[in-house]
Amino acid sequence: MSDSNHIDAWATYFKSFNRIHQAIVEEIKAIGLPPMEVYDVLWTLEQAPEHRLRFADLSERVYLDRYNITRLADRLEEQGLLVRKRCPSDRRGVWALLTKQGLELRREMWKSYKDLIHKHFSGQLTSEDHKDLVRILGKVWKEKEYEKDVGDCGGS
Amino acid sequence: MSDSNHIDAWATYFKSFNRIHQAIVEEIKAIGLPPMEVYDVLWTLEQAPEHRLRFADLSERVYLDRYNITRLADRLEEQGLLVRKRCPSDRRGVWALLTKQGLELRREMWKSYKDLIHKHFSGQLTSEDHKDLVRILGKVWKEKEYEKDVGDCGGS
DNA sequence: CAAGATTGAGGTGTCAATCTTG
DNA sequence: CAAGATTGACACCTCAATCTTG
Repeated sequence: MSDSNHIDAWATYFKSFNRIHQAIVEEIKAIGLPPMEVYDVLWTLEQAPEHRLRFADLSERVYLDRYNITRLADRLEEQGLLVRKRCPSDRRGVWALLTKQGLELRREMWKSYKDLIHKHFSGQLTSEDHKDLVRILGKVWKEKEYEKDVGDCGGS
Repeated sequence: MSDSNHIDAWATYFKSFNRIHQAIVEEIKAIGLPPMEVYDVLWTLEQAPEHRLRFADLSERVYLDRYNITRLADRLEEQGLLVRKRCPSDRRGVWALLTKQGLELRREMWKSYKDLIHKHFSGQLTSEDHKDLVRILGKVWKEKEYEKDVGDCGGS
């Protein structure tokens, strides 16, 4: 196959993602929910053992712009969605600890998010399509495995 | 199939895109090339008839954040990559007109971009994968058709 | 008044420099 | 000195006015 097919695949991947992402973000804003970055952080913390991660680990796992998680955490802490706590055994590290409020907001957000995902993406595909997508995209990217137990203070 | 497959497909799509995008952006920065937003604008103009578009049309076609194309255009104009020109027959509109310098930069950028796309994406897929991707993603998103000839001053 | 583009104010992202702890 | 996080300065994005032209 010629080289142009490679480029077509990328172009389709790139353009489709951006358009779908734009559409979802727009609706999220219209509903009045916090943006995806917030969801990303809350969900990442919720999945972590004891709902907490050190900032270094958190920024590694987040799927959006990860530079300077400090600023984003400031805002989330102001809103009561997480709290900071110095790590007792290594006082250089700081935990971001999900609050009950943060957990509830994440669940609330999901109710809308899942509908939007279905509306703009999954709903237009068959089960075969879903499987094929996961198989193909799995070739270019594999989710990193994180240890579920990060011990007292984690460690990246 | 259970609902979780729909979500898996989205999660894979979302995460893979962000990771690949991050990786490419990182390398682009390391090389010292302008970011993708710039490429996007230059390429969009290059494809347009006479290498020019009104700002309203340009912002519609661009595949990244499109709010306030004015600011981005300011920077590109400072760098000599495009020039502004009032549209003679409708003086409300303004053309963004690609310069020779802008065209050359776009071509120069492509030399690196295509290698990065191959390295982080296309190169790890078969021709079948490419075809399947285009077919599947085509279901959730179709490229808008723009008239090639936008007349004297275009019109969105 | 509506459409097209710009401006100003404020929010957010980014990088380098800094502070603290190991 | 190295690792983890924060801060300050600056670039950039976003939204609501604003200005101009039809």
